[in-house]
Amino acid sequence: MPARMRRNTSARNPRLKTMPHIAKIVVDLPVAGPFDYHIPKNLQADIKVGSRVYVPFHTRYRIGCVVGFKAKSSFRRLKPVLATLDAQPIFSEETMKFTKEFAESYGCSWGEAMMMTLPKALRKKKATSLTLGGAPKAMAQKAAEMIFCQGVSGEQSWSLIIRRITETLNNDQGVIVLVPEVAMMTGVGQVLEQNFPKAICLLGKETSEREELERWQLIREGKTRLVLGTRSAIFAPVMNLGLLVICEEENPAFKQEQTPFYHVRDVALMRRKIEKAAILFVSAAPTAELWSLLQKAKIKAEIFAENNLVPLQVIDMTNYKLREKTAISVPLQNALTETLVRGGRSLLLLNRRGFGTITHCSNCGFVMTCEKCGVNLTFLFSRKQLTCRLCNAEREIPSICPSCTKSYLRSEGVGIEKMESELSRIFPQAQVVRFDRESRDIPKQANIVIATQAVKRLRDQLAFDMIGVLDFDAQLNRSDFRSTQQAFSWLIQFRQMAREKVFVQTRLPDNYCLQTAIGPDFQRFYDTELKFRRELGFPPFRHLINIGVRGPKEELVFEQAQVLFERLQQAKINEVDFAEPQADTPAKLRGKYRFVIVLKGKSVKQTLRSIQPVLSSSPRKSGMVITVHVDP
DNA sequence: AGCACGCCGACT
DNA sequence: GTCGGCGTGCTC
Repeated sequence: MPARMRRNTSARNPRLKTMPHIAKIVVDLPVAGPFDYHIPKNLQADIKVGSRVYVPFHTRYRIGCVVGFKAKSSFRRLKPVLATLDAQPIFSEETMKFTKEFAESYGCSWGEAMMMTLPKALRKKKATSLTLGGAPKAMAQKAAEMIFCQGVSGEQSWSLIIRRITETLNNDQGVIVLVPEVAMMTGVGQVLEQNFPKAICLLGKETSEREELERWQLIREGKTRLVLGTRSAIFAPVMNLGLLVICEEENPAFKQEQTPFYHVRDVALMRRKIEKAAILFVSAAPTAELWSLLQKAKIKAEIFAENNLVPLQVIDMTNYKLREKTAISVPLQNALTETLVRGGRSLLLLNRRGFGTITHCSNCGFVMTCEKCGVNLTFLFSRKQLTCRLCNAEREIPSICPSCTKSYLRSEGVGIEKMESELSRIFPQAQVVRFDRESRDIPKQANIVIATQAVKRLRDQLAFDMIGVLDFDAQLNRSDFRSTQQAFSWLIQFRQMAREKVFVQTRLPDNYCLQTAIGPDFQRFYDTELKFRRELGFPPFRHLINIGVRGPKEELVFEQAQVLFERLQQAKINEVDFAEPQADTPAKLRGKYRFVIVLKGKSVKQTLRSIQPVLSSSPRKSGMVITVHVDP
């Protein structure tokens, strides 16, 4: 046998697994790996795949994770592993597989993905003494089904959720329940605590790093098998995962808006594939992406509470001559009066905070804008201040125009503060209150509540006799391919908050979103929506990958984007469409100008694989940040 | 990401 | 001459 072949066979020799000399290690940096390290004799017995280790890296020391072993490295001089940090491998085999899949699907490094599953304390050089149980018991594996439960907080939905959790726990498997926001954890937590008093562990409300670590350890050691949390709880190291419950699947909060920009639904699907866990999606009106899975018969549907929705009345605003387009139409005013007379409570929705949305000089036309984001500042009457809706920066309102100094500044455009005062004028006998993201609750004596979408927080706590949507078109017209589905979902959700009727003011009464919401005809809405998505090449049919470039100097950012674009063109990537760099929305945020190159491809992984060499080989000017955003 | 190396301008 | 600005490249 030739020597070369003999070496090959010996490299595959399983005995080497017990006597490794070189470890393949990934680190928490946006760099491709793994990196080869020499294993000193004293660590050879200890070090395993999945071990968290301390290694010298470049000029510093870092935390890494062992992802494999090899007998020979092409690097001449290897640095040594300095220490293993835990008594046992901290990453389970499943976590390693799942994070690899995550990294390939979102364009981050394997190391970065792995570190995301750790509490903050363990991303640093902190040793633990984990006492993991033996290998997880092999058990009769149920098919990892996916169930869609339509209906939100109804009795039937809850009994289904509780039943599935009970079955899973009885089967000695773990459960993760995900809610979109912290505000929802209290209510859901109470129900779960009543039913599973000992088992539960809450994530996302930790007060300290220490507490976060303690809870994480309880889960990792298998002492807690039921986890409730927000978005990042999808990474909880639940042992022998049997069920994932995703409440309010359509909520945009399930999408992380910072790199690595993951969506909980898609991460859950990855874990399902690898850990063979069932998924239960709960939603009144899900995303089109989920409905599409439902159509492919990949998901079993349980439809509850669809037929007891209150009537929806569309008010065609083109029939009314109004000074302000968000003002209240005659039918809506009548309905408000009627509800008021009967002592009922109404909710009006207007998704704009503050008093005025534009503050300008009537003499020279100067408009107050945020220097860091470039958008008009919103005037908050309650604080007598201007605020930026994007970066929340606040500033005083100048007494005279800073540009021409000849006139005062005036605020125009309607926000809920303005509506509040207008409503008090129209209904002097009513108690009018306002609700936005800064509000806590609604006073008992309120007759009319004027609110932004933040009022959805209170959905489980209170109902209104009548609900009026003032600016439906603003929601429908957002330049985002998901805006129609979001508008549809909102209408369904708000109807669940109403006891008698929902009114929608619009200038687009024939839009399919409204027309199908009246029924409601879910099938027809999603059929139409998915037809458009297919025609326009949007998810779930094709996938978008945004390459974002941002930096402090507009010309330089554009130049950088142009360079990237040209290099992508030269790379001649098959089956991927891309357009020239364009201004991102917003074009400027927190002092950084933003451009984006939008790519469209059939396969995310394949597209990422083709663009990554281009990105890493392109010169990056200083101060420039380049991000990859899958399915924005 | 984060750091060192290196190549050009303003200064003792 | 040399101190230091940032553009460039590398991390086993």
